[in-house]
Amino acid sequence: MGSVEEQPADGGTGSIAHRVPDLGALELLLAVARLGSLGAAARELGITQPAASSRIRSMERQLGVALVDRSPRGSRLTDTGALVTDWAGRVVEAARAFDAGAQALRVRRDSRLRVAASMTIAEYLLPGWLLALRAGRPDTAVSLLAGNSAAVAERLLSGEADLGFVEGLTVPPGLDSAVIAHDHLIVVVAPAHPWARRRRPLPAAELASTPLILREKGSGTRQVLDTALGGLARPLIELSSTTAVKAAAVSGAGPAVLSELAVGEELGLRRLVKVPVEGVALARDLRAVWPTGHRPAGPARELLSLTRG
Amino acid sequence: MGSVEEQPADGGTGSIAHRVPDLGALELLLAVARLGSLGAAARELGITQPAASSRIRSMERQLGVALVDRSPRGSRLTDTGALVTDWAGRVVEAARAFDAGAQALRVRRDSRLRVAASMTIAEYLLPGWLLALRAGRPDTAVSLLAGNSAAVAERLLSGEADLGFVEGLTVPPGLDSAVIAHDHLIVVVAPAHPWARRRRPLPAAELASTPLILREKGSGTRQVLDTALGGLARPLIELSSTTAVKAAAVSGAGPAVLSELAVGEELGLRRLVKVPVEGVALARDLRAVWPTGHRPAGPARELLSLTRG
DNA sequence: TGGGGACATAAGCTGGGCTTATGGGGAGTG
DNA sequence: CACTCCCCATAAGCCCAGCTTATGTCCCCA
Repeated sequence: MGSVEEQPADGGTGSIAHRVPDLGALELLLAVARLGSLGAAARELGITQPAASSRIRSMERQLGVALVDRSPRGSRLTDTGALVTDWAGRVVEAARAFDAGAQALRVRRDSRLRVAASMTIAEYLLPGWLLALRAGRPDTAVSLLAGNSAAVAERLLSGEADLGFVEGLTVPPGLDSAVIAHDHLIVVVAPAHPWARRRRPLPAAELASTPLILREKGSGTRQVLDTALGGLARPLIELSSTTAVKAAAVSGAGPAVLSELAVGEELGLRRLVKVPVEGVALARDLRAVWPTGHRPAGPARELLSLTRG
Repeated sequence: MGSVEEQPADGGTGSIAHRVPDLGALELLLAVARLGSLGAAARELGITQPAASSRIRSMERQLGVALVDRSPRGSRLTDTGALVTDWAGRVVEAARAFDAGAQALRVRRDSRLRVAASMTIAEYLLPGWLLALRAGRPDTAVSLLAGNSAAVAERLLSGEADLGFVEGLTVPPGLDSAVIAHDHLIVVVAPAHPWARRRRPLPAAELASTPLILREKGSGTRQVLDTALGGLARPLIELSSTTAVKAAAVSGAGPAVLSELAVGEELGLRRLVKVPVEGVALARDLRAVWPTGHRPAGPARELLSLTRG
């Protein structure tokens, strides 16, 4: 009926939200897969059976694929349904990590465990730890404050935080620490960039003289880079999140310097290529820290033990 | 104003969709981070500036956190905004993989590249490859058919598919192949399960005599396990997607046997524990396959080269 | 043959998100 | 100093997706 839909072509970029079912629908699909029935899934999510039925059906319409085989004694996934469900699982998993992190940002007062962490750790490692902690101790309210090493130290020493994580080269005075992981900053470019075809390591001087896509001044990553290059890093553009830096690098805007934790997936899929560099030390330790003498106990100890994964 | 909000407590499980902004909002946040302005982000997503403004604001209300600093010359992320944006990036990334896969399931006709793949590969590796392919060749329409090895072979030999991927122990007759990766099935249990504390490898006989959480009969994983155990695997329960099996194992229902590709994240976070097993061969190759003599060319060759990542 | 479990359909409500229209606050320019 | 441009915010109104309640159909089993 009506007029022909104007399909905006949408070549690759462009809003994905219209083509992917929303999180509620994906969650519902997972529940159906697990419980084997639309009605049971609906009960679990606190909606009615017709709501679940209609939601699954509209998801099938949107994707253009049959997802479940309905029968008078339950519903089972089709083959493609099983596939879609597994893909959905990864979206929902990422959303759970998001939720765990966001909840920690919100709950300021009366938290049982107050964590202060530097950016790289808060971005890439903490959400997973929070999920694991929640699995073991569902009632532990955690609050999270992200900042640079100095801010983390200050919170710990003033008693406003119970456990900290820093990624610098040095441990702030007054704190004990334990190394929990190692990190390297790496130079990455889009596959089309000339540096992607270099066979020889890039000299530090050339890195220092080339404009780079960077986080803004004050970020831990930026500080390590500036120190390593002798305060010389030249910004091509300064962006306000690691994700934005990655997006710019992938789009070919120029070389970027990022934690290898940040670009694992991009490297695996060849969306970014690592450029070897010589003559500059870009390694750093990731450490848990706490006020000297106050060994972590209770929930803090619990969290610390998760970081040995 | 109004009454006190009834907070449903919602301890850990329970629908996440109400606490996490929807994909459109997350995408908008990423655009704001990248472009530095609400209006520019709105234009990129094809909505109006007031819509973007209101959406970001309601996201801030939902999360209880300020995300962007607005000024008369643009908007920049706050510190916590940068953190949230990075977390959002991973959700959106998973959604893009979902979309790439779903699109391949849908476009049946006139696809330039028709792929047939077995489940494990379609679940865990293909979406990434499709994203990479789309980045390089945005106009290559790909169709995907998932099935067992026999079905993959049949499609290839009948000319209904250009390139296949199988995960069995043997290569179907009439096909050439190249090993692209190795996979191992592993036994996993929740950390609380007695097997999690075993020091000695589990004898194959004990594995065979213990009821397990399994994919249903006919799945490639199940076949490999049945063969390895001599047709003896006893199901505790049979579920219709890998995700459902993982969820059951994590919840402590019993031991599960899964590809290590499927449980990398769960192992890292200690949500599942690997149980060593002795006396049974659970390794298998992942292979690209094509009709004997018809070396992949064009888009198929392109895709094949991505699999060497 | 009656009951129960599971899914489908229909009708009506509500709210979130979009649009258009309008206003205010810096910054650069003659 | 006014003019203009580029931000962002607010207000009013529309529309559709998704929910609920009520009811129908199918199949299995006692």
